[in-house]
Amino acid sequence: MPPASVARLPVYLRVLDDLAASGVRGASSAELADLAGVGPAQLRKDLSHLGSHGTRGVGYDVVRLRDLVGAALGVGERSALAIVGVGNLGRALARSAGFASRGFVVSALLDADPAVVGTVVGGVAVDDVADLGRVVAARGVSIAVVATPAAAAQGVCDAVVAAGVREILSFAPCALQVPPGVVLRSVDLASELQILAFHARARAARAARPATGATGPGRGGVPGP
Amino acid sequence: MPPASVARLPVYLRVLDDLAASGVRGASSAELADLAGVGPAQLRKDLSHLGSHGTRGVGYDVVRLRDLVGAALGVGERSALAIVGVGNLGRALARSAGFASRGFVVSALLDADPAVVGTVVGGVAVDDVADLGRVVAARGVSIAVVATPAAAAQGVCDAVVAAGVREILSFAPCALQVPPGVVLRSVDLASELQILAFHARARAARAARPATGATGPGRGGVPGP
DNA sequence: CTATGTGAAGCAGTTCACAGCT
DNA sequence: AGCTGTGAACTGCTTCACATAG
Repeated sequence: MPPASVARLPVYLRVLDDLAASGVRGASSAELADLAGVGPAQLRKDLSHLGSHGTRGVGYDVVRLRDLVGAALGVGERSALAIVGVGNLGRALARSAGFASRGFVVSALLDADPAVVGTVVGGVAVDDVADLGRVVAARGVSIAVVATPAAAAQGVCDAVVAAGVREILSFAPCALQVPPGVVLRSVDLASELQILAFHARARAARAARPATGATGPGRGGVPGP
Repeated sequence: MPPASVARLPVYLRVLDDLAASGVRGASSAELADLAGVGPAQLRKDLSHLGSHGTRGVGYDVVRLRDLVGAALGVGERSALAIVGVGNLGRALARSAGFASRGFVVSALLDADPAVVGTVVGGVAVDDVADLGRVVAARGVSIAVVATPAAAAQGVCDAVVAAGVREILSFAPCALQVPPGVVLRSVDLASELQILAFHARARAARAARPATGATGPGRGGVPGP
């Protein structure tokens, strides 16, 4: 399955969950695509990677499709998370309600600061990052969230990989190296803002020099990543 | 400039900043690309969109290039941010140190909860979201960060657009509609975890049925978005 | 000789358009 | 008739390979 399609499955799942909760039984690709913010053809192709589960001439069974997409994403298998780095962001993630509702359980919090180790955040005690291997093994952690400063991120990353974790989500503002077979996703909040700032600057430049080719302002918003 | 190239500029900027801080004067595309986690040809092509600023046979002047990329991203023009939604995530963002160091100033915090309005977070007082238009105009906000629950996000989004904001970063777990000309970027933390869960599931399935074609595990980590 | 800048080739993802099923 | 599932066309990003400049 193409990575781009995988990245859209969570969006479809949310749309399907909402519809199912509203009691809607069936929906066409056009309706679903509209709610998901993509094109109907793209939604159909994405779903086709999971097999043929629509009914021609009718559409999709919302509940059936939700269960299918949910199964592909491992919903219902309650993944154990370890959050490494209990700073502002780590704390917010630990307390975030959105995770539990999607099948993720914050099972471990780790930090290097002795002042933080031993405190309880969101009902979970903070352990010393030195015990990372033991904690990860004991609690069956399958996904690690790296929320440390950049300087510590690569070391933490190596440690969680050594502990057997194969999926990592990093918020550290730096490029991380992982061995083959480990899946790493990075989210950098400052970079997101800088990308927006680039567009703000481009718009300002455009406004200062109003006419170059077309007269009107460039059309179309920029869609998500 | 292609959106994919724009999205990498912040990475290059960080690498260049680090090198400049370390006193490094010059660097080749290969060295920079290595630090940035991309290929050398890609880095050269990305930079070429900003003009020819390297020296053939030598490489790039680190400080000069940093200033160039920084200028493209509007560093030094201190963008004013408004964070709408002062929950766990909004609070963490408001207190985050990484923004100020990159030229972003949290100039406004807004929330709908009367218990939160009037409190001070990270040195900034929380205003009522009903005053959004006034606050945005008075403080020259250029970028809005939406950190509200999904149900409130579209309304907030419409309000900030009506207030004249043209760049929005959303953390709400839903698709948002913006008019043409407004740049929207969305980051959904739960989706990121579900994408990782998908890979964890795929790996588990692979392990259960060890041989299909090649024997070894699939190579290569999955790079960032 | 070294390393950039860039057309050309290659590849992945998206969109189109229609065959096929209900 | 209506809508899915999918090969085919298309678009845009990445990688290659080399002419070019120092």
